[in-house]
Amino acid sequence: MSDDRITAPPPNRRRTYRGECLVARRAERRSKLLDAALECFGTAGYHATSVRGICQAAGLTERYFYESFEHSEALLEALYVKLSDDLETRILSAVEGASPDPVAMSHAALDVYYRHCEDERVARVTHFEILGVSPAIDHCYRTCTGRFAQLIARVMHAIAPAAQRPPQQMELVSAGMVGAVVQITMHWVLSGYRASRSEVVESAQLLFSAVVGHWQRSPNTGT
Amino acid sequence: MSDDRITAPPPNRRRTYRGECLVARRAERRSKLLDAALECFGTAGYHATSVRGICQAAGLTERYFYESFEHSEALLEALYVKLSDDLETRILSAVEGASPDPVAMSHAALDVYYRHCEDERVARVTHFEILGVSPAIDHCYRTCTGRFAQLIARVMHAIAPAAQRPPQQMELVSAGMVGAVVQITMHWVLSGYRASRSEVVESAQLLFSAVVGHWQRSPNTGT
DNA sequence: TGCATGTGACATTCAACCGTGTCACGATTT
DNA sequence: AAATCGTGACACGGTTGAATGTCACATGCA
Repeated sequence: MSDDRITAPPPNRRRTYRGECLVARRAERRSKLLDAALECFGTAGYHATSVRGICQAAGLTERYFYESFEHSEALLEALYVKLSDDLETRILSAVEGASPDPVAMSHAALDVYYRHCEDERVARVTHFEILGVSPAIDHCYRTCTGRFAQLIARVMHAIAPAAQRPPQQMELVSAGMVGAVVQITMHWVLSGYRASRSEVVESAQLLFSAVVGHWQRSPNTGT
Repeated sequence: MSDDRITAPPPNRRRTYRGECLVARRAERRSKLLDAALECFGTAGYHATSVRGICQAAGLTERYFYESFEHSEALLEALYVKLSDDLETRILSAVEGASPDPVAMSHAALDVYYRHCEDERVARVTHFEILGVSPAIDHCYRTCTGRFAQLIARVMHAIAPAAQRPPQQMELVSAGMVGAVVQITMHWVLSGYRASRSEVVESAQLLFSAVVGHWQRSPNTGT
């Protein structure tokens, strides 16, 4: 999946240069490239950014771009995966840290998520730039959003186990919840962050509570 | 907003050619370009499509592309606006035609929407390709989704007028509902339309009913 | 029929960008 | 000190695509 080039380090990986060995220098350069990508992709946009632009922003030359990534798209994917993974781990730890109450837990998760998205560059990369790039990137996107949908489905099920639904519907409704959360982000970003984060969190949580309440209340109505 | 070139028709607009006058021929060519755009943008994707590709698919030469559109982006925008407008009018007439019951009305609207999205090309253009293209297109997207959100907000308000909420929250929750509906579409499309349309409609409607029910039940809780 | 205009096929110009290569200089090892 | 390796700056060829231009032929009009 990932097109990173962690391959074939020419002979002497232990040789130090300016105090750092080869792998450390590489890792540092790769990190600089990811930072530059966040900046460029997140402001100018992916399609308006060239490899040269990334390198300039990173303070590196093109050679070191191709040292770490095969092409622009691989860098985008690596950045997206990194941002998503960071978010997921932070959400999980926030949920664990919250009091074992459905509302508190979902509130903690949503708060982490929208705090994450308060960095416009992050929000833009993970919600705008990532779409419509290529089938490979689409697949990556689907995988990541799917993970969040499954997380929601699990939480829903834990909260309202009585309200069993056909898996098809569970899947669609979870996808819908992810979409709601995501769309609220987009609206928030495109409005120039007019609302406060707590307002946004509250609105998203309203949707969660509504669906959970609805499922707890109404009987299982069908295939 | 629209970059269409409906300007400066050289002298003789009445002269006929192959049975059609200038304006008719232009309109026909423009229509062919929009059809070709739907096909190309909706399958290969916007960024993988060149002006030449569009023209080839339309059976026209580049000259006639620039007769109707300033650049590729203008064509994308025109296509998107056309698809959105068509959808909106069809939704409105379906809602008018339905029995004056909240459930029936939202069901009619959702059915029309998902029928619209059964054409994968339409779904891709309006949900994937349109994002992350440029600030101008982002603005257009925001405007269109905003119109649907307002529609939802109006319906919600009509159904549950008692549950007045701060407008900020109304706006965000409506955006969330749009996002849920949209994400369900994408999930549906990317799964190869595994679920039937009625299942999809039912899942989306569950979210609507949940939110309406929640608002009718719970007091107004906040700023 | 003769002339102006519409059309189609294709060439041309121009710019951007990718990916690689070159070369001089700085750092490190022996 | 000499040899080797890492680095930075920049040049080069190749490709792609946008936008415009050219020219022969088809069509409508007087």
